[in-house]
Amino acid sequence: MASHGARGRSGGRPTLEEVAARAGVGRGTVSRVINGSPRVSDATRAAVEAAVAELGYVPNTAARALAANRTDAIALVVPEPETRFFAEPYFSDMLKGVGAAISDTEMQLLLIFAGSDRERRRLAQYLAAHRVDGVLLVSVHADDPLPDLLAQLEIPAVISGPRSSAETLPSVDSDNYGGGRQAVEHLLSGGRRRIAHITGRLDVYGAQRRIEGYRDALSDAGHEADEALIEAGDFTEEGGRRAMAALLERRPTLDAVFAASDVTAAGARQALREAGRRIPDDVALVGYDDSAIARHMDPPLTSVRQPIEEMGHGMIDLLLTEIADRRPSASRGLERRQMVLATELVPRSSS
Amino acid sequence: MASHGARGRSGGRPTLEEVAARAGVGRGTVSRVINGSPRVSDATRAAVEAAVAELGYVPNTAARALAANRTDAIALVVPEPETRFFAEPYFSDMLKGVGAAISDTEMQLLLIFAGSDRERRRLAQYLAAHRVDGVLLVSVHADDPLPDLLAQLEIPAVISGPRSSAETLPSVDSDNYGGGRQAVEHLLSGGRRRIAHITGRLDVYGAQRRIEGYRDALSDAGHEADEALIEAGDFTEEGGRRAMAALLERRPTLDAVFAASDVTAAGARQALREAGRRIPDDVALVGYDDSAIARHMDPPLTSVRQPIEEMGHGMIDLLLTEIADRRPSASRGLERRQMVLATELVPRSSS
DNA sequence: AGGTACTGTGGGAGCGCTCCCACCAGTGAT
DNA sequence: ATCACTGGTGGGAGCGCTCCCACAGTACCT
Repeated sequence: MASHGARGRSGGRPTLEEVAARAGVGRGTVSRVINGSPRVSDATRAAVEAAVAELGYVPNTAARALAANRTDAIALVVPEPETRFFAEPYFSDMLKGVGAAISDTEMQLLLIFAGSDRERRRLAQYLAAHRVDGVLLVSVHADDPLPDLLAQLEIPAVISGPRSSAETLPSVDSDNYGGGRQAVEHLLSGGRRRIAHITGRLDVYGAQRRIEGYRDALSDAGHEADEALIEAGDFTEEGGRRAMAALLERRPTLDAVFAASDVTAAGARQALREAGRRIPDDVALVGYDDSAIARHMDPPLTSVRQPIEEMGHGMIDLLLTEIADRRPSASRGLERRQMVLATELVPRSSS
Repeated sequence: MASHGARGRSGGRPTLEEVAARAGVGRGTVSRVINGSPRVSDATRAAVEAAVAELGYVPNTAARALAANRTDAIALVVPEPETRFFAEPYFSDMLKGVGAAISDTEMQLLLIFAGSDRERRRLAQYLAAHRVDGVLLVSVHADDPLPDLLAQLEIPAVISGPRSSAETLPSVDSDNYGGGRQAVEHLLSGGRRRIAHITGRLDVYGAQRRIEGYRDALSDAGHEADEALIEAGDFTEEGGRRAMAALLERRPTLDAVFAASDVTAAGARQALREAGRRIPDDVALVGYDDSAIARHMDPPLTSVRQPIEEMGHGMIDLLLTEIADRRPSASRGLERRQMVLATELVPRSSS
């Protein structure tokens, strides 16, 4: 039975204790070195680091998690089926930003889909077990119970796209109001005067803000508001087509359209074609998101770009702050828990 | 200082011990119930389950991991940059299969990209810390050091697409040999006689197997081998174009082409067009993968489908077996550690 | 009556860390 | 010399589990 001695050198990973013995110091000191505490003399630190290298010591995460009551992991929760996640570049861009930001830290990122009821139950269980130190929430609907659950479990969370102007969670958003303004100002500067707007889903806060930007840009330029130039859409292609048709019926003389998303613009384009209007000659078209669709549309679509990757980065920053603030010590700073990033207009030939 | 009592009912999660007290049993018994041991009487089990429900007990994963030396997590390692992951449906299909299989278990799935050197170093650290019970490896190149690292750390792993016929790791693969045969047999049954093959990268085992399938199908049908009808490609579009051009030069009378991937077929199609050959009238074309490209090509491309989702499922099955086998107890069964799934020919108008 | 063999159960030991208190110099003020 | 401090250090206690040994109880042989 040779398998007896297996605990010795080979299989068993070295522990803090072994490193301490090797370096001729106490357990506490090794722990301090590992965790970068400044209260260690340079000589001791060097000795410990040498022992760590010789032994190939790697801290046991489970033991650390148990003793310190933290996991060093955060979850990116996507309340959508995986299919949508892969279909929409929004998510992959976001993941890219989040990934880049988190790779500067010791934290680990978990990707969790919560599209189906089953997955949501699993997630609830998962959160109840406190298996992450914090949560990143993307694409949350206004009536989602998830934020409440997180609050109740006292798990730090950051949301992308606040649910309302009274959002309680720390949030990162792009400047939807400014984006709306940019689109309209661009069209105005191109000589357009009868500018219509196809909105996004009205229960989405960002969509509301884009409408406000649209309105203010027009009135600031001295144009009287014409509510008949606004038609509700729902971010879908079909919704865009329908809204455009309605607008053409109601205000046949319109000379420009600002659509609340690129997909919506694609639908609008179709309706404009069917009505025999040329883009951009008869009607200029501006979308929102600067997605792949915008680049591949015929003609290529002018669009408002949101800095999604940077938003992902910002979410991590906010969340890490939030986590640090909740730990014992911490001045409990009530600073800026909202982050709003500027949008950018990307002009193409549709306007 | 009211924050004193915070340890009491509210903030602090209940522990095994508290559940035991509540149910009037010992700690060990509660543990047995939680872990589904059969050696508990029905009455006791019911009492414990009631206590668990009343207290809202959720096991502490860190403590369990520490005591039992397992994490209940497995990693899906993608040795590619995230960009490719999102671009290729192969990965999302795989993830879907893996996700479906794992949701039947208590295991957690981690998605880890290891495209850059930096990410690979992180991964090595991560594995050294034994933060997962097992690893799923997809799309591994022949000279990748990762499998060796895993072996050295004694971490169970399963690979998709063996690196050679002597693959040591448990593996899941589709029947590349059979797929090659299917393609050729389909073309033969369509009356084609001069069938060319554009291969994949020759250092990829699956590509070799497809060539063998191609050869055997031809010789079984009594056709003499013509090595000049085989041209090396590299799975890319440009490679396909180039190979097709070479084939047309060498064997202008060919009447069919079997390409080792849909992308390759797309390149071949281009070269055929340029040479004025009509598809399928002059030359029939068959691809491999049944990807979105195949469906959207003009004309739609006949292709060999690999059951990628099922492969993901199979990988989980193999890995869980592997993990179970390494635990104390376990009969250390040396059974089937390879899994080969059948391919399916999807006929479309290109042949 | 005394074995023998189970089933079900309680609880000690220990997993590898972090936290924190005690303690030991050394330093400068008194 | 005495009394603070302060930077540096060792090690006990304890995080919440699992594992396993010990033992009570019952049942079924000899």
